[in-house]
Amino acid sequence: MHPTFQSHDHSHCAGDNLARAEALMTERGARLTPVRKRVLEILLEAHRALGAYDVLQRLATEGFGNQPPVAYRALDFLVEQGLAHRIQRLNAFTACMHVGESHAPAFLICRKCDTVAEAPVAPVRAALEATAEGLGFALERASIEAIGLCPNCREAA
Amino acid sequence: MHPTFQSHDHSHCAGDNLARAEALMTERGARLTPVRKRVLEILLEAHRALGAYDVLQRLATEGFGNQPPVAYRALDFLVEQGLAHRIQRLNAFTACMHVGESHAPAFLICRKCDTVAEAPVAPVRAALEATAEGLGFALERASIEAIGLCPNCREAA
DNA sequence: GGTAACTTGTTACGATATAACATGTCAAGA
DNA sequence: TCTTGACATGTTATATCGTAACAAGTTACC
Ligand SMILES: [Zn+2]
Ligand SMILES: [Zn+2]
Ligand SMILES: [Zn+2]
Ligand SMILES: [Zn+2]
Repeated sequence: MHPTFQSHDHSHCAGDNLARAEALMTERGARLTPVRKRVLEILLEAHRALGAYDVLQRLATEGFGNQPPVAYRALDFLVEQGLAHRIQRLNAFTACMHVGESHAPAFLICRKCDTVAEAPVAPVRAALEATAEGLGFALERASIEAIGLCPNCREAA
Repeated sequence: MHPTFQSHDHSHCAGDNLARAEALMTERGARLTPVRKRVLEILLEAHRALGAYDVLQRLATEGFGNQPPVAYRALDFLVEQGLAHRIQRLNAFTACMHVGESHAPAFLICRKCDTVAEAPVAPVRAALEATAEGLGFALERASIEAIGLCPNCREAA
């Protein structure tokens, strides 16, 4: 089973990812400022996708700005740096669970409990790349988002 | 090369798809009313993804309602019936080019000319299905959307 | 310390989407 | 034929998501 779907020490996995994110930012000379860091923490604590306005609301109660650009800028930064991903289907954002590793993920979204898992799908990507190339299409980026039931909700049903 | 990317008699390919759509609706006892049919035609004439408000604007100049629900309801109907697809990345809609055939498409979106091609990607789906099953996730639907350069724009660059 | 690049805050607005209710259409079945 | 219920459309109002533009503060570097 995918780790996201198992019960686990979440504060530990979040802290782990946060540490890796900070190291990576230092290495790149990019600045993980307080807002950005806090947004990343918020995402890491959630284990599901959060809308920009959800994030904003939490920021506002903590003394940061309370206008949309505050959230969107931090989120955009995290996405650019590969520390977070955007889930198109949900107009929402989720923390990357594989920081640093070169990865081309797919997202498995549970329609019951809203959990989002980041699954490594290198073979799927390869197949897509092959198809595109066969059609003369120069593939640059692709988003793969699946809807269904996570193992827990599946069992409950 | 994928047919979408070739120059072709577009009015013919549109008329063809429209005829198949009407036949399918009759067969199902679903009603392809004037608004719905017109929206489908608009999408078929475009060969690219159109936003709901783009569609709405054209409807309004033709004597249909000019409020958002008019467009959204027709578009939702077409998507439910498999006559159109929603492109998540673009918040836009495109006519299905393979009406009736059971198909699980991926969309190849040219970031230069905005053309959208519907590519059959059964192997890609199969790989994704296998991955999901391996993780205990019950996959129901998935959207696969690729960004890149179509053959024409690729050559021009 | 001066300066340029970057970051944050704020105002204002644009774009996308839906809830709720009124009205109109159509096809059975009484 | 007339009623009636299901479906479709029109309309108002509002919710949700996202960005342009500018002002003010901070940081890195010479
Ligand atoms: Zn990731
Ligand atoms: Zn679930
Ligand atoms: Zn299709
Ligand atoms: Zn192109």
